Amino acid sequence: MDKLTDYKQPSVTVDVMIFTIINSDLKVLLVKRKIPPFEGKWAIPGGFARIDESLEDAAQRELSEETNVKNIYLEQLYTFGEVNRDPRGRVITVAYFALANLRDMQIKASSDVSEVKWFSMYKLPELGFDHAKILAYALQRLRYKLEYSTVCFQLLPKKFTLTDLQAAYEIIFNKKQDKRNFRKKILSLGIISESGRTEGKAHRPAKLYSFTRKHMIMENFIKG
Amino acid sequence: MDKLTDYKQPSVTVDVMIFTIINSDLKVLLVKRKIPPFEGKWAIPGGFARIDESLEDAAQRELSEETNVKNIYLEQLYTFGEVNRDPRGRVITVAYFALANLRDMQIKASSDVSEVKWFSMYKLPELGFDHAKILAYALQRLRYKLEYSTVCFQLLPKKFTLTDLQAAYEIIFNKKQDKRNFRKKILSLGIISESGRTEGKAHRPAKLYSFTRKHMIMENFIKG
DNA sequence: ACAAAAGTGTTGAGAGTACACCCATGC
DNA sequence: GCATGGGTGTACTCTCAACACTTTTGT
Repeated sequence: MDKLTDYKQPSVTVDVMIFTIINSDLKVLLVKRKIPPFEGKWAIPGGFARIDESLEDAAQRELSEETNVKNIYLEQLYTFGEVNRDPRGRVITVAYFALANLRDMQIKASSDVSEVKWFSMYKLPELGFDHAKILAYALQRLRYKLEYSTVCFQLLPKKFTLTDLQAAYEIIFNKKQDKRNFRKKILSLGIISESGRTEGKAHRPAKLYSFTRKHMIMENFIKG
Repeated sequence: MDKLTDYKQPSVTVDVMIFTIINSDLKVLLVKRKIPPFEGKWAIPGGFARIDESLEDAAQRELSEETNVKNIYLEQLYTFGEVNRDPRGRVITVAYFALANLRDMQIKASSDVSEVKWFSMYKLPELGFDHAKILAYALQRLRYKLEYSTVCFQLLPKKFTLTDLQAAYEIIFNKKQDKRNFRKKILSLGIISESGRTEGKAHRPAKLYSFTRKHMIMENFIKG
């Protein structure tokens, strides 16, 4: 077990799920494959990990190749290591997920895919590989994280109204929240502060808020 | 990016941390390396993932090779993918952790290690690779899991007293608990039931409990 | 009878939940 | 002045934390 060449090695890919909210719906970015296997099927964007870059870097690279988004909140989800996941051979996939707000994103299709498109997490197309399972797991984890952390702000622009924030939670959990209780709780956390007002709508203008700096820096025990 | 041979591939190992409680202390099983790199240094047991077995199977195999323990609660912790983790070359490590009670375990040293030994998590030796970081992360995750799940029973024999259970929590969190509150909370969860009494001690005998069957089957969303 | 661990309830504080109306603006 | 979404408070319930003495056994 001590020489790197003693055994035939599995291949390693990274897949990156990018979530965002568009039109009051939780969306994930998928690509249409141009080459076998699963040619013409939709799949999670990803690619092989290179030998000279960390997994996190590989994930950031894949993300930026597909979307131009850089330095986004990126979390390792799980490593999928079943034997028959990929018809080409033994492939281990390290799955990452990212949260983004649409304003930052300019989507482009890379050379290996014919199309890039946002899909509702609640209306997914038929997917290649075991990607349906990976997405289901990611949704579970996303919900779980939102219960005990503040990652939600990644889905919103820098300044947002409390109604926007509540809508984001409702979309992800697919469940209505009480307006007064939601506001009471969020404000009591002390993680957002006022920064202006909306304008130009045919109703009372809303206060704008932004997350305070220290809460934008995600704790990441692993890094370094 | 679509041929498995397009890029030079990183190697993949699985490392398995086995935790248990011995003498009122949280212990982890480490091995002393017999060959470079880090010859003579202590490290987390592990080895290369074979091409014909899943990562979970590889972890179970490594675990059983070192300890004879089979079919234990095994959870994927994290995948460590930095570039310079291993002086031999590019190695990605998928870390797993397991909880065990000592009665099940017969430790043996495999051919690649000169010694196998339990270490207190609070008094670790100098470790090879980035294994100190991996252990620190595992401890954090172990504590975290115990707050919202019932994995703790894996550290105990089938029948145990509430005092035993409380002691396990106190050791892992390194913090005293209130006896009445602890019992109230555990019993209210409805996950354990009485099954006998202790005997032969010079004090009042304690009730024995065991976890109910459905709570011994860990939910594992990923499998399958 | 005494040493040693087992077992047992109450109270107060804080968090979560349910619930309905007035406010500010644009048109 | 009316339509639209923004904004606000109270009462009840439940959970969590603090806290000390009695019981049962072996020796």
